[in-house]
Amino acid sequence: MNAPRRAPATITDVAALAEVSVGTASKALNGRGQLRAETVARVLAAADQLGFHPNALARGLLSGRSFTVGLITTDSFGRFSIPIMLGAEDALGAGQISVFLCDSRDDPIREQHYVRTLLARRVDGIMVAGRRADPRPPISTNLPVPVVYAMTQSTSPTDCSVVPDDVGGGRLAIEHLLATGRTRIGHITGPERFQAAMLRAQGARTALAKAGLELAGPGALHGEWSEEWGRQATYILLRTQPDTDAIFCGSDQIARGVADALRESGHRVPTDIALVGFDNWDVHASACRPPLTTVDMNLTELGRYAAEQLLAAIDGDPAHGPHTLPCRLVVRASTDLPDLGRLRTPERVEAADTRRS
Amino acid sequence: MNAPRRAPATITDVAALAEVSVGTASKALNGRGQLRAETVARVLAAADQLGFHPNALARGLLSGRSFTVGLITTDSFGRFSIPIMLGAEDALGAGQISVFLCDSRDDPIREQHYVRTLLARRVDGIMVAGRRADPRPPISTNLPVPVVYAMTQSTSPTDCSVVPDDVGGGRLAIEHLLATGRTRIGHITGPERFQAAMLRAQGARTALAKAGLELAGPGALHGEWSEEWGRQATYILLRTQPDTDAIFCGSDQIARGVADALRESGHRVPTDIALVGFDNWDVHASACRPPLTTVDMNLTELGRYAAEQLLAAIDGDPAHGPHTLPCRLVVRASTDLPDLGRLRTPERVEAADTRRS
DNA sequence: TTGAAAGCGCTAACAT
DNA sequence: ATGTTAGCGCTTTCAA
Repeated sequence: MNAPRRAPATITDVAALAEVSVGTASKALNGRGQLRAETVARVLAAADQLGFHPNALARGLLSGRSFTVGLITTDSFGRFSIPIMLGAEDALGAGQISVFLCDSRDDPIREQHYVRTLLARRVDGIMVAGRRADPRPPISTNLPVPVVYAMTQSTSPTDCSVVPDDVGGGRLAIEHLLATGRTRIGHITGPERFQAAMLRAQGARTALAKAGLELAGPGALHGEWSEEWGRQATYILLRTQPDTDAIFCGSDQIARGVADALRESGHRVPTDIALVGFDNWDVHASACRPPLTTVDMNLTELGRYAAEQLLAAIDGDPAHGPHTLPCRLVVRASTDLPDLGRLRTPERVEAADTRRS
Repeated sequence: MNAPRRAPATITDVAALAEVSVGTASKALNGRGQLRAETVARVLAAADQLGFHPNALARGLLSGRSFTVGLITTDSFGRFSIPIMLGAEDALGAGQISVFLCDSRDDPIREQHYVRTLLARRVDGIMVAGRRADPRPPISTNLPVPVVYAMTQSTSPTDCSVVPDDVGGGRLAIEHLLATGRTRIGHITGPERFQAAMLRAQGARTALAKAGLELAGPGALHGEWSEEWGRQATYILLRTQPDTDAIFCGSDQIARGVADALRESGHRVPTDIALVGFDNWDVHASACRPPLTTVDMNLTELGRYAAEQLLAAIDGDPAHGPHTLPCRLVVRASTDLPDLGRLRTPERVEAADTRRS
């Protein structure tokens, strides 16, 4: 690396080589104004020869737009941020926008630091990606650029945020289990202080109620988001409700623990007990024995959508308030196919549902 | 969101409010030149009142340095990129440098596109983060800015790259098993086409040879990087070498499969057979039954180190060639403590080793 | 101790 | 059809 570092070519260099003025060179390079084709060609050739790329800093200074946005992630590029970032970067990159990466680690001091830095860099907008806990205070009030929250939500009700439809996800899972003939369905999930856990349970209850049913056993079993809890809870559930024929879990990790506990206690999945997870975290859902039917929050799509909202806001058309994006059921071997399954590819059926606000 | 978007305050505004010239304002804000204390205070007050932050674009235009770097990740923020990005962002952020995020998805077209974009934005340097497969072609030759490769390696031998010491990691694992009295040690790992698999096996063999031993059974068992392969290979290994007393695995996923297979075939870990993984991927290593002793590649540290190399290169002090960073053994319940363990905290002993080039 | 002016690279009026 | 000029926001001589 490190060839002798010569300064990048400027438009002045190009103009000189093409023997035109900088104004003419600018027009030729940007296809503006009325120029002789031959002149345009000469300028373009010169630019090419010099490897000219217009200085984005100069452009930004002049236009007042930098074509950059800041992406502040609060959870250190964790499990949830990553697909969101992926989708966001994808959507923004398509719009020729570069993304500044900021990892706030949930530290308000760092966050404020980043906000200041980003504003100094004259970003056109800011995206905040989180981990969908409870609503959080806005990064700042009265910012000169639009802000969109993805997989997290500002307490300020007019802020634009995009979150997955956890209620709908819970409903999807239960509807699938009902469609495959299960009726005694238990629910094992994460701590009650997680909004997501509560919303998913709520969705599950709603779907059951519509069929005149309730959660089997002691109702929703709340514990850690861990395999260990999944195993423990399985024994608790089966003790109270031995005839359980399906378990819906609040995460794939929990579901994996449940699958292990079921296998080790002699229950067959899905023959005896069907199993549905949540997250479609590949490393768990696929490695599970059997592979896990699970709810996918479409996080990449969510990131993309949030980015599009941000672009719209930058273009002067801001959206307000929370937006909810639908989840999707990914059917694998831990549940039977629903009756309509015969009409589809047997290995893998995906059903999209829930509304989009 | 979206308060009426007023343009950010400029230094001209500050100067006007403080009733000085822009030149004076600049000096006051940057602590340069000889100014009356009272003047400085007035300017600072004005800046504060206006919420002034200097326009980084203008600064960059003038100074020729943007205080930004590009981070091109080739594997979509996967398992390995993430901690690397974390460390890199950390080290760079400390140097007041902002990071442009680019996800090339291993697509050379996208990669070239990003390189051009980054150069247009006048980044001060570029970091390429990968997934440590075989060496890859350089992103571009004769770039006007320094480039550092992290967890991936350029085929050009003078390019600066930072990779983990896979050989040393394999050695660490075996030395730990030997120290705990194991001698019939098998090795189950990933495909032979992965350099990492070969290097780790090589390290293992070296450490064994030093003790006059060899890998137990048919030698290194190569297969997929999956739990499934771990389970299969366990049965293969135990059939050929029933008295195996330890298994070193090329990844935590494989090790987890091994742990399951051992438990299900009635072998106790670590009493009968000790188990060491590789990666310290928390979601596997901790969830494993029992929790997994494993080799940590210190990827965050690696990212940080690579970023420091990049900063040095930007400051005119470039390093060349490959740099190897040591791995670290994290001891958990799947192995016994070595004899010196009595001297340390019993729950968790960490040993650092292997050289640093 | 402060101010005036030039210029970083680029674009967009305005001249020619 | 092309050239000239002003200016985006800032720093840095140089002059006062």
